[in-house]
Amino acid sequence: MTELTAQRRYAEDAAVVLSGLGLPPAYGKLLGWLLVCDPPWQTSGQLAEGLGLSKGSVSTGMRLLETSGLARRVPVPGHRGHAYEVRPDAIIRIAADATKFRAFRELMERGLAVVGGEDAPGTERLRVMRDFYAFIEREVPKLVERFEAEYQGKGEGDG
Amino acid sequence: MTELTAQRRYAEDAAVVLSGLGLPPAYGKLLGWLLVCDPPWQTSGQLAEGLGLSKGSVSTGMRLLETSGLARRVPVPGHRGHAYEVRPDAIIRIAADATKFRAFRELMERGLAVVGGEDAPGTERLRVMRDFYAFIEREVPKLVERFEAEYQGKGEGDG
DNA sequence: CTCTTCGTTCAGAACTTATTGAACATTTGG
DNA sequence: CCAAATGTTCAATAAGTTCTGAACGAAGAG
Repeated sequence: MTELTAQRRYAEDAAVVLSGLGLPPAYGKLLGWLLVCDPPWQTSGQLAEGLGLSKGSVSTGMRLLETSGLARRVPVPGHRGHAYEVRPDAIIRIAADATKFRAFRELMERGLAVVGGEDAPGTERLRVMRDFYAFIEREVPKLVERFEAEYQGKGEGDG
Repeated sequence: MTELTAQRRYAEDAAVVLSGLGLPPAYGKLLGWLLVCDPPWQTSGQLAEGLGLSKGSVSTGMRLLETSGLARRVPVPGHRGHAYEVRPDAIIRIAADATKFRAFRELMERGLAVVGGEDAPGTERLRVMRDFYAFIEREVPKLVERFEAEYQGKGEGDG
């Protein structure tokens, strides 16, 4: 029971970190495992067995990872179904998505409307936040582009 | 029962958005209310009554908002205890804290160790993520500084 | 066309987390 | 000091979420 492989332990640790963001543990376990497994692609059966999860949990969790752009399906030659792997550009896709910030900026804009508009007294807290989120929303895509550009310059390897 | 003030409705909406980040609803309600209430400072009693929360929930929730740097206590002249208000620079404090990214970068570094180091085959997924988080960790504080600089130039008002 | 394998769905069980409310502590005015 | 008001803590409860497992569906091999 305490005999877990290093990969399995890593998956559990990843689950803890991801849970901190409000994501389901199974999601974090799957992602962690897929980050360190060998080979880098795994079938549902391998994931279920390796992580001690039910087929159902793997199915649900992997769909979540797929729709959020972190994993993708890859065909497996001598195998009935498919396998999953982490997308090499996963993090870029996630980071460049400014939707999260838009939700906040809109919340602040609605707040300003509630308190009686831009020029109502005592609205600094809302204006600062609104302006900050607008700034972030604008700048984050640029930041990601800069990373990509700099990273090309260095060495992009396999995958 | 469906007769909620605009402020109260806003608090509920804020709770929905913040819940999406994995935070407790009460936390989001308190923050939303404090963003639009008049006056901008509120006692525990006012918060409890205004939001329909117990004293306990207000106490726990406000401590969380305090420790995360979003709210602070302010003295109230003709009143026994204290009141709370949103810090005008709240969002800056939160954003400039690069701790969240460090947790991820460290997770990726541990992953590289698990798979056998930097140069092991099939580790691009981990290296890209590690480098990306390191980049973000480095650049986000700069970004926040730029915002502050530009914002000074414009007009900072009350608060 | 049938059989087998693999994947998905979903109702219910198991678990986790948030909230309450009452007891306890703290502060301040008298 | 005492009394009154306010704030905090925490065990129990309520609410919500995740996970499982069995039934169902799909797709390829023979």
